[in-house]
Amino acid sequence: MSNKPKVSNAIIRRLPRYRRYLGHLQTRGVRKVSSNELSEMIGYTASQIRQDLNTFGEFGQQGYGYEVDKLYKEINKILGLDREYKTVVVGVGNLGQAITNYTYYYKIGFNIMGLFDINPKIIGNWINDVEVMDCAELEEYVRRENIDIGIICVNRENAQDVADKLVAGGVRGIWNFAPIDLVVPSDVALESVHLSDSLHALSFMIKSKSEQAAEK
Amino acid sequence: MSNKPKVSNAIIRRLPRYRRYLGHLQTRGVRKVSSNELSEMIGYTASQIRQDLNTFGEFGQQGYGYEVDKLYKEINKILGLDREYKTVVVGVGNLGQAITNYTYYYKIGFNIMGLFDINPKIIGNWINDVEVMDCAELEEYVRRENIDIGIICVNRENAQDVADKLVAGGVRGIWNFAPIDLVVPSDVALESVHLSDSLHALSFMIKSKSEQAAEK
DNA sequence: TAGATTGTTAATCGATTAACAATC
DNA sequence: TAGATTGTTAATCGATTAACAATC
Repeated sequence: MSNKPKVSNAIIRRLPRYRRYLGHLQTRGVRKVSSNELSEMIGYTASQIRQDLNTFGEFGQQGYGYEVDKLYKEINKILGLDREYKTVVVGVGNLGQAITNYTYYYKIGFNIMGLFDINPKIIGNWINDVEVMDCAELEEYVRRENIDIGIICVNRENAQDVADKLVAGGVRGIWNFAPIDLVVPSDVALESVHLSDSLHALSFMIKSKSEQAAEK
Repeated sequence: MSNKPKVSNAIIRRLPRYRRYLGHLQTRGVRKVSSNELSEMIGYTASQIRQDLNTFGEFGQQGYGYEVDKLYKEINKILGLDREYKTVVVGVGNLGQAITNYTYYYKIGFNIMGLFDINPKIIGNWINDVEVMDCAELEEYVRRENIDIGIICVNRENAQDVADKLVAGGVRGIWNFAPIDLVVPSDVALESVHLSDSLHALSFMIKSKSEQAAEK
């Protein structure tokens, strides 16, 4: 147990995809799947899939393949989806509300316990059975309720301050939607969704493709 | 011009970040910056920054560094942000509305021309001066109005169908928020934001960090 | 001119792919 | 048993980092 395998970021990004496709197989009632079949569906090489899975254990059976149900469960465990997380959403503007609804309806296992905002007009409102509270109470609430994850949907200017409060309150992970690179202690997990960056990457790809077309 | 440099995905993902930090420098009125200073801010090595930039041209000056204004403009040009894009949003639920508002207020250069939904209760509504139209009219509208980008905020089941219509209508890029890997022709750019995958990656990182802590 | 910093080549590192022995 | 497919080692490929000559 002392020797941690140090999982590369590339693998971490592929794991949820494996889970997604295994979920589809399960829904379709498929019992077994080989790395080759997975490869055709997902688009990674069979070699890579086997390599990735073996980072975490031996889940297959030689000459047979992988049991879909078993592998799905294993990947859930690897991803830490075999438990529940208490979350709060900070910043209940458009994006915050969308993320709240999204998480509320689709993300079983991630329970939104509290919503927070600084706008007095919003404080006191209820969204999906959860009350919007004052940001001033954030740190205290996170500590008292043992919140695991803070979801940041405030603007750039306030994001680091919110992150600091969440960390002080004891969260173990932050899901950040503000367009800024937050600084958090090394024992707190940070995942940022930079929508601007994503849109700009799309813009780059459009430009590249039209240049390619022009060359022909 | 016939020899395209084939920009790696890793570089594409770093470009918007360069842009972001150069924007900050510009706002602060900073005139020049060296690869070393950029390195300290952004976190990439100075070597990598110079390597990246030189994929696209020679933007610096030996012994001096980079002109902030000039570099910012160059990166905008590289990213294709020196023009305007006509976009439509398909699926005006929570997420669709959030993306619409987000793009409307913050993303100058990406103009939302039309909104589309299949829900009769929503069709006919107006959001930020844009009318919600029937999905049945999507393809025809995209063709007639010369739409560049389609933003997909519908559910998984309908996403590929919407993508097909957008492609048939002639879009050059798709920004996809549905949790599915869409199939589009190779001359259409595709950028997907998989929120679930992102949240699951966060979950993995939280688990990893707590295991690391337990080992000590 | 001397110092600084780029542009670029070469070295290193890590991730992906290929190959194959183990084995169900 | 024979065929299939994993687990795993070795080879390849690509991306990052280091080093330094060019030059402002």
